[in-house]
Amino acid sequence: MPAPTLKDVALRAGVSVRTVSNVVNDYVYVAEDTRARVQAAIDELGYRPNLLARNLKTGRSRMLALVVPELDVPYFAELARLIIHEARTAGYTVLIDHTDGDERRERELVTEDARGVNFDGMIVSPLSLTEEQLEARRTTAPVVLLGERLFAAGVDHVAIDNVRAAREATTHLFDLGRRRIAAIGVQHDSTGTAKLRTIGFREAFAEAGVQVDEDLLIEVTHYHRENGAAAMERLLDLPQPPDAVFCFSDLLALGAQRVALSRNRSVPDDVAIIGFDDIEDGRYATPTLTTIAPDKAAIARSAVHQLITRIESAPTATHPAPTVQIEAPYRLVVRESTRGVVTP
Amino acid sequence: MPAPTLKDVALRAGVSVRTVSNVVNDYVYVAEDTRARVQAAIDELGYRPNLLARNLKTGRSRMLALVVPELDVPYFAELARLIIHEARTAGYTVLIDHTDGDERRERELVTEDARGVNFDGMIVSPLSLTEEQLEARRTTAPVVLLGERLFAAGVDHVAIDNVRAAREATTHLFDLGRRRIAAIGVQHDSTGTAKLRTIGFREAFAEAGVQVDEDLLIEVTHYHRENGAAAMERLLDLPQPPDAVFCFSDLLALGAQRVALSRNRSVPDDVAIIGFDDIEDGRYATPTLTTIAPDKAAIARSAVHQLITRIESAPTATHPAPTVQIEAPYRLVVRESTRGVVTP
DNA sequence: GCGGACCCTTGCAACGATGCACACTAAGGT
DNA sequence: ACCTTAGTGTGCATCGTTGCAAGGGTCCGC
Repeated sequence: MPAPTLKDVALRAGVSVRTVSNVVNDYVYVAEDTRARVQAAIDELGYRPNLLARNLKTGRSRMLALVVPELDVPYFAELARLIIHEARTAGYTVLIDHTDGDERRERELVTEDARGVNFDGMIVSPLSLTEEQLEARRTTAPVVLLGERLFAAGVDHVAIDNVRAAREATTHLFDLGRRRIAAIGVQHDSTGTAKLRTIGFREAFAEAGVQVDEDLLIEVTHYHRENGAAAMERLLDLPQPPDAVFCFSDLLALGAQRVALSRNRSVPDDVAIIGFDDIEDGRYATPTLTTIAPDKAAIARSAVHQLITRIESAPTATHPAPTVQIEAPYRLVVRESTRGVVTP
Repeated sequence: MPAPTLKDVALRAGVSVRTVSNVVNDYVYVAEDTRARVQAAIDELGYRPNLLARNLKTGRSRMLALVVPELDVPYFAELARLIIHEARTAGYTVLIDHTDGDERRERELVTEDARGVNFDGMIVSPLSLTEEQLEARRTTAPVVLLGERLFAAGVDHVAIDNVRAAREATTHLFDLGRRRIAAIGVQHDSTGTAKLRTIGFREAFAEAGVQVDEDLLIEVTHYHRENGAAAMERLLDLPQPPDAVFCFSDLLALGAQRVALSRNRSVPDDVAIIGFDDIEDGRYATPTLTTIAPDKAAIARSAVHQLITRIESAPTATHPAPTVQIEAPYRLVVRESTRGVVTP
């Protein structure tokens, strides 16, 4: 038995299809008793509007796409949760896709219409998109990018100040008296956060008047635990291992820490570790992980709101509003992996 | 400028709308040159089919809904990733919603049509659904449930054998020579996995001929790190603390382990810990976490395939096919938190 | 008593695509 | 010569909903 339609309800309530539609949409000019009669018919039949039809008519689907490299990376999972929450509050549904860290797939998802699914807008946390690729996209649904880019394409961004945050993280290590400070997470061909964090890292060295030892900059392909672990192996194998490591993600840090501990280095006594992202794992690791904590809720909120603003203003905007760069706050959260265990 | 439609393409190629549609859908009987001409027009205009319209006509959206309690719980994030992957392979898109552990919200999502969004089927990892609630649902899109239930409602399930897995986990602890074995994760009002795992836990005691000390069964509201931490605090405060703990999730285990370590108990020497889920965190924790590893890929694959089978057979099935219970494999993975560090 | 304002309800067309049935041509079979 | 079959293209109706504009009714003021 097919789902009841407006027509079925209309028949039962003895009114026109249009009137039922008016009731469903809370149109003002419907007499009280008509409304009641229609509502009764709706309830009896268990009518629910067919959104496919409604969307077709209105041209909007109230769906947002979220594209992340990997959903099971805690930072993205936490962010996805917050974004879904924000979107729901605003009456939107989120459709998630992940690129598996595959740049080709990322390009496809963004330039094609995500395999043809309809959505009104897109939030993208990019790996390696170039300016041109985004330009190509802008003809269709609006996009909000998470994370700063080095270029200033005509696309809205939401991000923390990565350079400043990275500088602060590194300075924190200098403040602890460390001098041989390594960085795990450098990516030379990156145009995104990796590059920005590397810049901040170097700035801190400049400020401290210390020369960067290029051997201590470890490049990685991914920001996973295993890459952090491998990087730390390399660092500990050096004739002069570092006394502190700034990892560009908490996962890298957790992998690095695991290796340090299993090679009987004390964290933070032998080597202090600071991460980036403030994922929950870090708060329960042993030792707990010092980190840069971006305000994820603020990022989610800004991204969703900015996107919805674009979506809902799009029809009227003959000249599109200027693109915006939204800066989200962050905090340095000091925990045991740099401070050590504080015994009361 | 609105997106081009079939009509625009038809006009440009000098054929009928219908013919363009035939080209788009790879209909066999289209002459080569017509096809080429139409294709050219499609390319020039950048035509993409409007899926809203297509879906309305065909009545299917090729979208699956995935409902999980919390997306940022690693187990669910890992599962979601695999499910998205499987669905994509089969040509479906996944729409994720989470209930925030709220039972009322879970009920709403499942019995209502997930806030009215269209999808062809639903995969649900339930917290506390009852049989009646699911019955109420079955009139609409098909559902596949993740995790066994104690009742055998007319809904397809995919799960591992939780009782057997829990028994095996507990037996592993007995095999290590432990006798005061605690369990973290009991939920008395649960009809789901918590109950099943408790049963398996008790079975292992029966097999070992050991009396269960009810004080060592710790009830929790959620399966999070913080609940595991709180539970371990309670256990360590007992006059006779346990020498092993079976945690019903890896997150509980990680929280518990954190507390044990920070209270200077050695894991596993003073207290062995085993978890459940095999999330990646456990593989990088210190010590690494022994756990029950459900075959998540198999779960995702079975769930998606079963759901799609239902969806695609639904129209022809006057008598629906009998509901199935799919059992996914699992493994006991022994790591440092029970075995200790193996020095080569 | 009539124009106008205000309520309430409705029919028709349209959103963009596909299902269906049919028209037409050309070739092949009897 | 006629019928069938395969190959190719088309028109119309339809999916379920909403935009639009107009139709009627009531009530008011003058």
